[in-house]
Amino acid sequence: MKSLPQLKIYNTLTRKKEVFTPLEAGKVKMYVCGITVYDLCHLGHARVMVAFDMITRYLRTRGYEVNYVRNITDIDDKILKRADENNETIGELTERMIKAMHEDEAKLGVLRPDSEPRATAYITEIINLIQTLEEKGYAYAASNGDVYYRVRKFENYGQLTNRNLDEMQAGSRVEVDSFKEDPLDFVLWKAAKPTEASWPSPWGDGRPGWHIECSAMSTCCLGNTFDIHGGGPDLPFPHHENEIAQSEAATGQKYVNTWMHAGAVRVDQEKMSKSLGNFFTIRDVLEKYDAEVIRYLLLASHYRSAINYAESALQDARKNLERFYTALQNIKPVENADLVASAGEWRSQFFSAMDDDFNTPEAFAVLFDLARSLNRAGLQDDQPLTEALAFELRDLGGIMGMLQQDADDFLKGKALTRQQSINPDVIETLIEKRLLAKQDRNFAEADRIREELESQGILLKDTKDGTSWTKAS
RNA sequence: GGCUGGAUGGCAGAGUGGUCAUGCAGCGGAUUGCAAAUCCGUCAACGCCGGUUCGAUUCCGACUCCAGCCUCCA
Repeated sequence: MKSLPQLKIYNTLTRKKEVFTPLEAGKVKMYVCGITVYDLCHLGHARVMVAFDMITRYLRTRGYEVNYVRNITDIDDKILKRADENNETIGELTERMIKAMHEDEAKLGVLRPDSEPRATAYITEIINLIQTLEEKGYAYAASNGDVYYRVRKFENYGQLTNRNLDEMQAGSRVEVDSFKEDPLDFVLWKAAKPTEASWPSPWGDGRPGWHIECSAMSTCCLGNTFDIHGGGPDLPFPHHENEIAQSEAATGQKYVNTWMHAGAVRVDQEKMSKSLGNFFTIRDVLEKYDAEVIRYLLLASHYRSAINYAESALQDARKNLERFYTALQNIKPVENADLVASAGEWRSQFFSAMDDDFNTPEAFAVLFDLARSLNRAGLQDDQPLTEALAFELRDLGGIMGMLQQDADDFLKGKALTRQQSINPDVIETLIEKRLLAKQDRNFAEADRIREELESQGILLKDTKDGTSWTKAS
């Protein structure tokens, strides 16, 4: 890519879109908060995974060398509890869930991050970080064995989410823990009960608090200061606020330049979340819809806006994708940039949409426009242009991790036919029978066969090249 | 109560100080033995009240409503 306009990214810290300038020209260091692996991933997790996958892909397309780090929290209270309930070790539980997460991601077309550090592999670094904080007076060991962060000592506390410490305290619903110096202090190291998994430390056996692991892993993997830190909508407070406090207190340097947060997935206007119990796992949805339909649904709205999950939204997403794949069906894509360039300006429009804080809905609008031109070229029997536009459509779609399937497979609903009893061979046989009927001008019989298949969800299309079929939506 | 976002046509969803978002759905036409797909055309919107402006859906202020965070949550 040669000199493009500037890439702008919305920064939660400044609440503005800003021109993105990495610390080191051409390189992007990005850390995203991953998940706590005690259960299957739901669509809220999928949103974050897909959003930052799209962002990484686009940054790379734009020529940046991206180092994408996303952690795995494999030790925490909920993991202990769940492992105990399941009567398995925490290692067994977390391995199982990590494997499931990787399978789900792969289906959604999410590329693996460059590294996925696990909290339990960074205990030494975490302890070192806490020691540094203790030496600088930002951490203290309490009489119960826990180590806490002294929030009031960090002057800029609250910068990310605009919090005022005194007002927070006034409205605080947090129970006052008598071991803390101040109710706002949060735990860095948690003393273990005798039977709990634990690691030795200068403060006794225990485990890391939630926030400290991200400070340790991000700075270990990317340096004291890095370009982008991302996560879900529920993380700015307290998690990211606490990360800033820990990291900047320890290093004395700015922690992160650009903070990015994905929007929520809602169900009936309420946030999808584990605590509300209104979540759908990625697996639930994959039972009924192709993974790319989910990916499209997630990318058809801007990554920062809330989206409402509903059956009808998935159906709409599938219809929209069908339009793309219908345009691509039975066409061999052939690269021909000159021919494409002489016909339209889709590529530059696509890039300017994406340059504007990754505006995928607008990018899709460009692709729909491209699809229309492709269909038009087909009507005019302009084969070279048709093939070139098909290539362009797939190529631009690929930047978002979309439109890479075989069109015929998608339209025949390969992911749906699992539940269908009808066999493709049977369909082909009926199509042949119908062809013979048509040749005899026995249209009544031809229509009967069409209707028979239609009642089983199969749609026939007669074209000049013969009859093909798709799965009705 | 504090702090963030948001309110766009039947639905979803971008965007803009003054002619087009886009997709689905609808309507009319082309095409088709029929149908589907496709193409052409078409309908239709900017929560409410003020202000700035020649002109505001877009900027500013008030209001109403919705959501998120303030407690583990992506």
